[in-house]
Amino acid sequence: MQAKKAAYHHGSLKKSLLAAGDLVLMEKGFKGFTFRECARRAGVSHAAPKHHFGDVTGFLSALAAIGFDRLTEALIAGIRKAKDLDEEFLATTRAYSKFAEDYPEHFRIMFRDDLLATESVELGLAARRTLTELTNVILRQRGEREISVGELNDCTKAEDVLGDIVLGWCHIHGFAHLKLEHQFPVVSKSMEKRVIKVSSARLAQLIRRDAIPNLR
Amino acid sequence: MQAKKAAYHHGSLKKSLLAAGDLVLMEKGFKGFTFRECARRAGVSHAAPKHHFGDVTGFLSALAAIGFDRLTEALIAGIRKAKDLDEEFLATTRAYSKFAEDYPEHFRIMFRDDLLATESVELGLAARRTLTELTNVILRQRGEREISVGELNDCTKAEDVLGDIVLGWCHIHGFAHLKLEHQFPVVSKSMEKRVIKVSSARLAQLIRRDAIPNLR
DNA sequence: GTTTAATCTTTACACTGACAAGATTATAGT
DNA sequence: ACTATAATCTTGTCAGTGTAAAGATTAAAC
Repeated sequence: MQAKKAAYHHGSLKKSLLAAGDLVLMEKGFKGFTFRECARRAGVSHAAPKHHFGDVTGFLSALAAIGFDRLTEALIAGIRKAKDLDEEFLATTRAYSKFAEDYPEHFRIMFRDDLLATESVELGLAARRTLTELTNVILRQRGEREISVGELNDCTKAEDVLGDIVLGWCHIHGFAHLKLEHQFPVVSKSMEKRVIKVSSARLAQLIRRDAIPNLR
Repeated sequence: MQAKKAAYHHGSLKKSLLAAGDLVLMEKGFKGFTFRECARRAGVSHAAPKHHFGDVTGFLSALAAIGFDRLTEALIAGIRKAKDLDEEFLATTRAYSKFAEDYPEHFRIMFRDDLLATESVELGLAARRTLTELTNVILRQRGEREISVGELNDCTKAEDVLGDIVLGWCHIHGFAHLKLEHQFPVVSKSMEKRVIKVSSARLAQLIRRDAIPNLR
């Protein structure tokens, strides 16, 4: 009889709830995502989650943090596969966008300031880890020194460096978001691939300053 | 006695409901936005909206269409104020971003494929009007012929043109979205303004091909 | 002038998040 | 070892939600 007895104290409820929430988010989406449904899947009463996450905002924040962790991993994996700087930028864009496709509901809540507990330190840290990875992609393109998570908030970089970071990130994020929400006019798959390749390559050129002599 | 009697038939309920929904969205946000609350504001029973919008998805779609219309107007107004091509691209970015700030809740639902009725023709048209405006910004930057709303789906443009359109739109949208959801590390207002100016100007340079001789 | 269709209300139901109060068990202090 | 305390989970309750069905009222069509 190794089956768990229905103990009054679950033992690792927080973890179980997160796993349940993760599943619900993927299976039923944001619309079907409810506090009670997650509690049911974890096999506890509907009020149990409150003790661990407070309200639904806190719960979503924890799940969003998981999303950022996964995104960070996906970025690192994508970057690792790239052979040179040229490939790396495109690989980053693709990894970011693929994450949005693989985890659309996570992606949606990750970038919803109004639904999250912005004071959550674990969420903040997870988001900063992702941003650090992206920042370093740009810095490598420019041949500059990479930064660690701790240095992110310092912002001691020059304006044009920050400009490039914003430029690169906006492009990567904007593409992923618009694609996820089906905002692009419908074109063929191959066409789409070529187009994103072109736009990504050109942007990388710009960031690497391969061919921009007269930047004022 | 010109006060409207409580007529059984409202007369222009659809319009009233849209106005109410518009207000609720701005005042209470997405979280406080409910079918019933909008019905209350319009002074009708809670089931009245169903006849005009079906379910909440249809209602949100109509409001999203209003959002796109406003965005289109904001873009046109911003473009009109710009004196040259250099200013125009930055002005477009700013107008787009300002719209997201002014109507954050509209912006959020506008880009939520899962919450909207994608088959809504009025929503599709409104979105295409916005996209046409953005596309023409890029085409002007490149000195190419502008297009009308009807030509959007044709996609007879060359790959590099499409690449530039994607490039520009992703940047503009990504910036607005990330800024709205407070994803950028906190920096000073003036710093932020300079950074976006730099990044925007450089991107415009790229799109105008001012300084990209070796584009393969 | 009658029939028909559209519009709006009433009623009902299953579901939700939050709260409060109670049950159970782990933990800490002595 | 024993008790007090805190943490964890349950039960019950409440107002509020979206959707559906059936009825009331009025506009429109014929």
